[in-house]
Parts: sequence; structure tokens; C-alpha cells
Amino acid sequence: MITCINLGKSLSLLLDAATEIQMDPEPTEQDKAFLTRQLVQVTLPHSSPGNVPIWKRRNGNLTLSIRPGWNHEKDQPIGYPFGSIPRLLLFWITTEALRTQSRKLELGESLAGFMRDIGLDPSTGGGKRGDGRRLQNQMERLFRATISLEMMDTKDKNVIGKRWIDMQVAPEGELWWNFKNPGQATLFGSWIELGEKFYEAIIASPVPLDKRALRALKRSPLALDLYAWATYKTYSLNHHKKVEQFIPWHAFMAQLGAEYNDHKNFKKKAKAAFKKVRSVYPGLEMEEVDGGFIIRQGKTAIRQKQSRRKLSTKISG
DNA sequence: TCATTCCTCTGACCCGCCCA
DNA sequence: TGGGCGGGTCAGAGGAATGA
Repeated sequence: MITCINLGKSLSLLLDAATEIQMDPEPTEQDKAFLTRQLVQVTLPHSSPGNVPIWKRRNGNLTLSIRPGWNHEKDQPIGYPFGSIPRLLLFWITTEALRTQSRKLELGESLAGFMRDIGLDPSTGGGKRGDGRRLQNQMERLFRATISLEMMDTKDKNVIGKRWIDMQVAPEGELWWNFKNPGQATLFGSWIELGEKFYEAIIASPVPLDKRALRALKRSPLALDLYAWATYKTYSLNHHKKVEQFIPWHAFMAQLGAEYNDHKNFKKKAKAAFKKVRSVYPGLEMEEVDGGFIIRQGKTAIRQKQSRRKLSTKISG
């Protein structure tokens, strides 16, 4: 009985979002979100990488690596950001940085308001399993981490040079929230200041997304990644007037599912996640073929005509 | 209201079947 | 025989219900 109710809730969230998006494909200004192109092409871990000194993911010539921040009190690493919450935080950070055109982002006077803003539920209490504690933990992991992007320049398969950028996500900030009591307003507003390099990177090439879809997919980090990737890829094909592109499963796994040890498992999970993505992104044109899938030109999650004003000079490749 | 408990979801791993 | 595929189980993380 409980199983039926829970399945129903989870499914109905997706179905509600799918119906809403089909009825009204263009989101309101409030329902628009953004994520930087580099973090669409190479993504954060889906699950905890464990106690390793550095975490890396590679897509062609582009490598993303993350080094966790240091907890001086406990004299140990804070840990890596992983799962859905840091992804929701990155959507929020990119969207706010673009909206305000400022490195300093106001998080608000109440944790509950911020949680609702990024798609979490403040009514889950302040216990260790509540959204508040999870958010606190993942905020610390994400904000204190150092993200590095490295681009290899090659000619005839030989490396002729490389460029890199090391970015601290938020080297400064103040959090005055009561994580045990998310609804409690505080005397001072909480804020973070994004690292200069990180700020420049995220506003340079934003990919527009639909918050309604993000809310419906928030339980699956893989589905969130695939949704952002599919939106970016469709935009890219349209922009370059390329009709379609074949994506081999092995290359796709290296890009978005590198931590999967079993490529069969990745394919199985990716196919299931794509089903969810297509329900909230009806404009996605893709077809499975031998060894991979073909993605074609189609409608982007946000109408290109509107978003292009901001993006035409910013998105490339 | 908050913290805990229970259940679901997701990723890892294994196994067996099928086909070339 | 090896690769592709689907199904099952297990552990950890996430979501929802419940009792103090």
C-alpha cells in the first residue's frame, strides 16, 4: 500500500511536470534556469567518490577535476559534492549570477525560502535525514571545493599545448541560517561571493533550462545531467545547422557516466533516465541505433528566439 | 516541531540467456 | 567463445511518515 502511494507520488511529480510543459512549453521568467556549458559537458559525481585525493572526469580534450575543501576543525577533507543537491545549487548559482551580473549572491534571510527556491522541501525537518541538513552538508562541500578545467590542444592526435583554470567556487560567504529550523528568519542576510574565475566561467557560456523539468527530475542526478546535456546538444545542432549527430554509448559514458564500472549498467540506467527526460522535454529528437543513439535538431527546452539575445555571443561549440 | 525510522530509488555487481 | 542484454540482489543515499 505504502509502495503504491510512494510510486504514485514520484510518478505523479513527473507526469504533472510533463503535462504542464506540454500545455505550456515556454516557461515563465521565474521558471528559467541556467547552467554553464562546461558543467553540462563534464558533470559532478552522482554518488560519493569516497576518500580519494582528487576526482576527475574527461570529455574529449576537456577534463574536469575537483579537489575537496579542508575542514580545519576536524583536520580532514570536507568531501566531494555529489548527487542532486549540488546540481540544484549550481543551477541556482548560475541563474542568479546571470540575473544579478554580480559575484556576490544574496541567499536570503530564511533557509526555508532558499530551499524552496532551489527545489527542496523545508518541511522535512532539521534531522540528519532532512533536506536542511543535506543542503548544509552539500553546500559546504560545493562552496569550499576547487574545480579545475583543463583543455588539451592537439594536432594530428599529438598534444601541442594545454590551458587550465583552477577555480574556487565561493571563497567568501556568510551563512546565518538555523539549519534545525529552516523557517526561522535571521537578523542578517546570508550570502556567498563566487570566486572571480568561477564567476567568469559560469556567465560566459550559459545553457538555458526549464526549472519545472529540473524539479521533476531532481531525484536522479543522471536524469538531471542528461536533461542539461540534451538541451545543450540540441541547441548546438540547431546553432551549427547540423541535422543530426551519432553518439556512441562508450563515448557518452566516458563523458557523463565515468564512475560507472559497468558500461552495460550505464546504458540501462541512461535509457531509463532518457525516458524521464523525454517526458519533460517533448521537443527532444533522438533515436536509438546500433552502438549508440542519434540526436537530431529540434526544439530546445527554452525557445531559442528569446534566449538567443543573451546567448548568441556566449555559447559556442 | 524535530529527530528518527522505514521505505524507495539508484548505482554496483553478478548471473544466465541469446546470438553471431 | 565473447559480447550484448535483461533480470536479480545488495548497499548507500534520498524521500516520506511517524512518534516523542
